[in-house]
Amino acid sequence: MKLLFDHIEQYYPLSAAAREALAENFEELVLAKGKFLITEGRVCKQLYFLQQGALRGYITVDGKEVTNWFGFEEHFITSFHSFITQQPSVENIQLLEGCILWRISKEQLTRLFDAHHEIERLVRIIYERYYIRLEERYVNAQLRTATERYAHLIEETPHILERVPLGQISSYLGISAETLSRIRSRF
Amino acid sequence: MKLLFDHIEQYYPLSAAAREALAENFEELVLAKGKFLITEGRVCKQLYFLQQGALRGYITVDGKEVTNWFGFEEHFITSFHSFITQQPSVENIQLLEGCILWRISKEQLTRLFDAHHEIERLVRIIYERYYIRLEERYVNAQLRTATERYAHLIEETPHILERVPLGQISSYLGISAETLSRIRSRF
DNA sequence: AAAGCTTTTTGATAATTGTCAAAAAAAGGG
DNA sequence: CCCTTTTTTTGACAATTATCAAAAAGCTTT
Repeated sequence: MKLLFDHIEQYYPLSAAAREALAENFEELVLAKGKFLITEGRVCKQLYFLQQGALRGYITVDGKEVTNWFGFEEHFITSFHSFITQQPSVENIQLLEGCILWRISKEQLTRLFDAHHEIERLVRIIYERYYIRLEERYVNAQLRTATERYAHLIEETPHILERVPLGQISSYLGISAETLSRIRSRF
Repeated sequence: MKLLFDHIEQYYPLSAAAREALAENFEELVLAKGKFLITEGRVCKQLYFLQQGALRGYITVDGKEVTNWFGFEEHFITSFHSFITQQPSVENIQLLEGCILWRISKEQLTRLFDAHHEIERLVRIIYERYYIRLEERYVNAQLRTATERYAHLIEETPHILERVPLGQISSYLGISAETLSRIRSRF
């Protein structure tokens, strides 16, 4: 739980009262590799903070899995579309390793927004940051070649190769497994 | 200004007091085609609401302009990265037509957040919605072929062809102008 | 260590898209 | 309305990536 508050601190420093309220509403969760936080068709009612481990979000297209993102330690995780709209998720979130997580439900979070303006501010700021990160990823995907995107991913997430199978990395990069293999073979 | 409040209403209904506070802080702005809301290198201090007209955001890469987004009536517009971080913008926002806009500065908005919890909530909700829209665009860009992306754009924004030159549309789609021309020639 | 399964690599070929150059079409200015 | 400039289209060719098929390498389980 300390890690969660350290992480939050980076965005917006909360008062002791707000921290306490959060602490009362977050629940620890330990899950094994391969488990799912959310599967498509179900409504995602939880926001997660990933304390330790790795996971990925993917969608199913023509029977194939397309990985949209990877999540590693110290990030907030959810199926954002489903969590925000409370409509069935199109996305699956699967653990790539055993994970330690903290979770809070949308109802609890909404109550905290009413009770503590500063918690809503914190979340507003987190959305701002997540928005511009997504924007960067979007520009990166559109502008760079597959080779550059791969190099960028390795640079940004050096240990990803040890934690994620190549087939998932290739679908994240928007290329076939064969193409990724060939890119890697010529460094 | 009515349009602005109608738009806001879709996200979160404000009290009369909050609406009044917003009305006092938004300023009308009428600009001619070709003008810029923000140019790269400058810090973006304003959030805009586009009441009428069309504009685009683009970055410069190797001397070429790459259009990242188009903005049409009834959307909030800014160089989000710069507005959020208050660092120099990498993005240019240029008017494709004469526009009617409303603007509010980051300082004013921040003051309103302190004074009216519900205004911060409104903005939090707007960020949520903008986040998932960006997510959709990202998945769309990664998953669809250029032809499908073009068809999708036309379907989503039918009048775009009359309002935006093809060269800008092609760079938005992440393809060359020649490729777009060939896609269009075979419907 | 062998068998069975999954993941990754390699080869051959096809489809898609980019680049360069030039022509055609459209838009803008006097 | 003509001239200039910009935008769009067309052609030829090269580069990139996808697809299909099969081999190789890596894991797991027995």
